Amino acid sequence: MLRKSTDIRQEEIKKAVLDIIHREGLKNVSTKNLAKKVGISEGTIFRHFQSKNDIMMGIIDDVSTGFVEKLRKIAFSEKSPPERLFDLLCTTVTYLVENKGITILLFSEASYDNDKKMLEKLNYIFNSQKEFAAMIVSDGIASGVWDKSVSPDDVASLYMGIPITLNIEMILMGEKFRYRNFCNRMNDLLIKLLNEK
Amino acid sequence: MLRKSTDIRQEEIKKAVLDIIHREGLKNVSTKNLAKKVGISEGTIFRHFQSKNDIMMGIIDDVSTGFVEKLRKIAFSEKSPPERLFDLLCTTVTYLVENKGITILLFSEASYDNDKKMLEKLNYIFNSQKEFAAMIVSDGIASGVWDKSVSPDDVASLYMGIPITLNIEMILMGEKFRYRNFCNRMNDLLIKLLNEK
DNA sequence: AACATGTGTAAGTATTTACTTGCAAAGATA
DNA sequence: TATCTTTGCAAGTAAATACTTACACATGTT
Repeated sequence: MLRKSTDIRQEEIKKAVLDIIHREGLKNVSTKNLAKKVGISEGTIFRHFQSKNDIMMGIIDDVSTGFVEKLRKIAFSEKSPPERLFDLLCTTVTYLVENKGITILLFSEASYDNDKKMLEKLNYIFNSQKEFAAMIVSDGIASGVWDKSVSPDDVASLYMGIPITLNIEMILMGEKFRYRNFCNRMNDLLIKLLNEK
Repeated sequence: MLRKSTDIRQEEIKKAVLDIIHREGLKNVSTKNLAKKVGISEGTIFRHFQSKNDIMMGIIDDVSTGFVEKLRKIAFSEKSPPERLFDLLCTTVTYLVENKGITILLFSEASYDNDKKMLEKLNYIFNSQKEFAAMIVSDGIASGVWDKSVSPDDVASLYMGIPITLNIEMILMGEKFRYRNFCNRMNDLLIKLLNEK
């Protein structure tokens, strides 16, 4: 009987959730399957989490504190707007590719239930990214490097499509999807769009 | 005891699925809830469909034969590439706004289960749109109206982000999302990107 | 009228789900 | 050593799920 602290078990359980989502689909994230993957009994899960929903919330909170804060630092860094936009995009793409389960979770959880708390958290994650992009574009226009006739909000909408499309392609195509230079290629398009004619 | 033909009941049931998804979330699409919404008994559902999965498949097939074929006509029409691109985008946006349940279904179903048949159908719907966009861009470049230095495939990837972002925003923001001129604004960005410097 | 067929329901089924309970024992603290 | 807290498990629970069965009756055809 191997005993581990709640902190460690919580991490193991959250990791198992993402693993199951990525390999077997969200449908198979049951407490029974989860326990099997971690190598503990089903009851033990409820020793470390109050409910299954709490596990999901925990994962989403991890995204907020980890991923979103990382992007925030990039958005507010001292680099030039083009550099910041590139960093923002590539960091996002890398994160999504390396955390495939999370992307599906964020996606589906929003539409699976109509849970208000969950939607708020997801909204925060989504809108933070969008605001970061809009801010960088605004800065670029203000500093004179980019065309002032484009709307930062519209570009931010278009920008958000990039990571989301990546998500969908990863879900649909699985391993076949080619990530190589994906962020570079998309960044080139954005830059062309932002430059003056 | 009101009796209706299988054809009609199937439509009613499929419509109820989308309605439930939009209002209560995918989680609440149970055969029990479905029967209640349609106003029939649970058993009657299985008189008209072999399984719940068949209902979902039916809806997705409807999207393929209806929506995708409509887009195909636009993509292969005699209009100019800029007109075709605009039509493609706006038709898609309109469809998504008017069929909110479908967008969530397409999204989540892909990640909910790992059903191969389902993934193939979703892949078809996704890739058709992407190919239509890539083709129109190619035509535009070939005919000299657009910059030949951009990659049609990359633009198609970026293009696909537009309807998908719209999806997400509709899920997250609900009624608050402003669709007004959304396709025009996005189209303007694409055109700016495609024009020569 | 007789019959076949199509549409309906009520009341089941087995299975799965998230979660609980009672108790054992490991590890820390005294 | 004795005690307390934490972590574990086996065996439950009630509720929900997709789906079935047996039978009723409406409708169209002969």
